Amino acid sequence: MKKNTLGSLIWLRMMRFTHESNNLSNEFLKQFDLTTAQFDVLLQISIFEPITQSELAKKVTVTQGGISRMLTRLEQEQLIVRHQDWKTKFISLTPKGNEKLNNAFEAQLAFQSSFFDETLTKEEQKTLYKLISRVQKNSEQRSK
Amino acid sequence: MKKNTLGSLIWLRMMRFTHESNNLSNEFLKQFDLTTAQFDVLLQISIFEPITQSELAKKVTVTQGGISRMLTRLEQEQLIVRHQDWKTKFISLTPKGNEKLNNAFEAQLAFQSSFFDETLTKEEQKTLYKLISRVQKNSEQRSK
DNA sequence: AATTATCACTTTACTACTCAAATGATAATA
DNA sequence: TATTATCATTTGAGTAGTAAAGTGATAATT
Repeated sequence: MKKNTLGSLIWLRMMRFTHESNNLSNEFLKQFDLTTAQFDVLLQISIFEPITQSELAKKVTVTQGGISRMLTRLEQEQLIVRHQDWKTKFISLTPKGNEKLNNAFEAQLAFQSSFFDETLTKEEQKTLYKLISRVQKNSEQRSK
Repeated sequence: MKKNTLGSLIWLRMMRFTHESNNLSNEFLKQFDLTTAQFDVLLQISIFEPITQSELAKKVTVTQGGISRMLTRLEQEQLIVRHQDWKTKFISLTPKGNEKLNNAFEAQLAFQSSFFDETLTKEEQKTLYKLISRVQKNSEQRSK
């Protein structure tokens, strides 16, 4: 019989949770005709616009190639614009993109929160946030 | 300016962490010629063998179609066997699969643990495990 | 002025997943 | 015995990601 470490048990739970909740979120966002990844991208753009593609790619942990395709799709649906300045493309939301994000925003945040609100007290959520933040910052460093 | 909820901040950190650490893990496991998903599948088989495909699919949160393809690849590399009994296929590790898993097991668990060992005390890890377990069990219920 | 370098972005080839329709082995029914 | 039903698994079509090679606009060098 193999012996687990505490860390490996945490890792497994987190992987399962993010996988499951990501699937549920994709299902939930269908009413807005968005995927979880698209929502994430639109939100980051709304916070940091105008933002370059490579900066955006880093924020949403996707490769350059990946963000290029995603933005092509979002541009086709007229949710964003790319304004080229020298060799850099600056991304902004269109009014249509802004409206779509605003429509989905509250519902999606309530949806995300529900996973924690249903199981943890406010104090426990604060603790969880502190711990996971430390862990995530470390893995972000290691990714470079 | 949009207002975040505590839950949405936790959600984002978790998504980022699992994405980043999954990428790092795939890189790490190249030395064993495995992906993170394959390691997970082999480990579940070793614990529950003989196990049917549909049970295995549930354990690793992948669809029936997905597990079918994964197992086809693992079978081609002779790491697993599928023994058909009536309409069900029971999956087991081959000696080769067992050996590959044993080779990778300790290293991979140490790798997974390192994300937490580098940032959290043992006590903090226990707390994190308790909290995330409650959250994950809830999302597992909701997935059904 | 022509060539070369730089660098953000795009594209190609590949992998791996999803959903849903098809397959195939057996059981139940007519 | 032929037909139909059942149900785990497979397959086809589509989507989304990766790594790495290609593109194109500008800057630097000769």
